[in-house]
Amino acid sequence: MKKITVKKGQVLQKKGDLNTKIFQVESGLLRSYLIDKKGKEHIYQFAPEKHIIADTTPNDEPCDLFIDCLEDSLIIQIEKDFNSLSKTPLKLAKRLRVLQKRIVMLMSSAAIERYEHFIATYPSIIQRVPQRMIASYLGITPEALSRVRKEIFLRK
Amino acid sequence: MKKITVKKGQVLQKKGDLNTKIFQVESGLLRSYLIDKKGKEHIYQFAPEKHIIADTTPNDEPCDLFIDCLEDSLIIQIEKDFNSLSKTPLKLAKRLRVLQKRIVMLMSSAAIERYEHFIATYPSIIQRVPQRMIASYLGITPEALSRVRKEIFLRK
DNA sequence: TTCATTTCTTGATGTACATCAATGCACAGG
DNA sequence: CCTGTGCATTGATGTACATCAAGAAATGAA
Repeated sequence: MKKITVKKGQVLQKKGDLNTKIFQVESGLLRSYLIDKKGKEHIYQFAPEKHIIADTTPNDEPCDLFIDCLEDSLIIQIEKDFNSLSKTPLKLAKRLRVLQKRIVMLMSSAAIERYEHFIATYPSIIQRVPQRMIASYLGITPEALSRVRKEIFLRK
Repeated sequence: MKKITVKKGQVLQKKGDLNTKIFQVESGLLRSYLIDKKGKEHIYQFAPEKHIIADTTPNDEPCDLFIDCLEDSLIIQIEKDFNSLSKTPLKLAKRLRVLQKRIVMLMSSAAIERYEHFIATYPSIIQRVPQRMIASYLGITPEALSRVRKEIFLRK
């Protein structure tokens, strides 16, 4: 476990890496994402200050996600043995809740509702990343997000 | 923490319940699911023997999911305080991995790939539940699953 | 067994969102 | 200042999957 500073754009983990770490963000903003077989990028998680971000693949298997840095950041790097993990059960419980909500939204809600839930849940992220990244997180294209935003605007 | 036997069809948890438990399945089969605003059911998780199933909403908030019993089952009911939770960090770690994979699939894969991943991961579930439940878990309609299966069959 | 109920399949049609292509805009570097 | 480069928007079209409706097959109860 050590503190490191990382610059915007820096890559902390690539798909296929072994022995990946857990990152706790002190300041700044990280993201994890995947690239599907068509080459399309899908953002899996944003991690602003106080949040943790990791690929949950076990240490001896190649991981699925890329992790990189959207703003200059200060982060704490934690070993991914599940003893140290279990020292932060509250953080884990929170992570589980977020994932449950995410799956529920992906399964049962239209793009517009996913977007509205996102801005309600992460209002600060909106100002900090381009819309195409929000779209990627929501599982839609930038074009679709643009139309969703237009519709919300017109409704007022 | 106590053992209970439950009959097929019995409901263990309803949306909105407070103080929900964690269930560990000794034998049988449980599921959790949600109902969206159109009244449509979406299966969130199957839990066969050895698996755990729960809504991760904290104890003092109304939960999102229904949990019921697809086969006569023997289950252990565990209090959802996160001290006892942290005693099973390996199970939690596994749960996190499953959820990550689930989100990755929902975001980046077509119905046919999600189905193929499902049968590879849970071959035994296929024989034990009707296809409409598999469809619901995959986030598609029974009609769509039927066509996916037909396409896989024709490819051989 | 028979009958009722649920499940699966198939076809016709609808729709949310993707893709493709063009235009406008902002900002950074020369 | 101009000029590129990435981002957002808009329109036209395509497509994966949903919905609706009907029939066939499986399941279960009496």
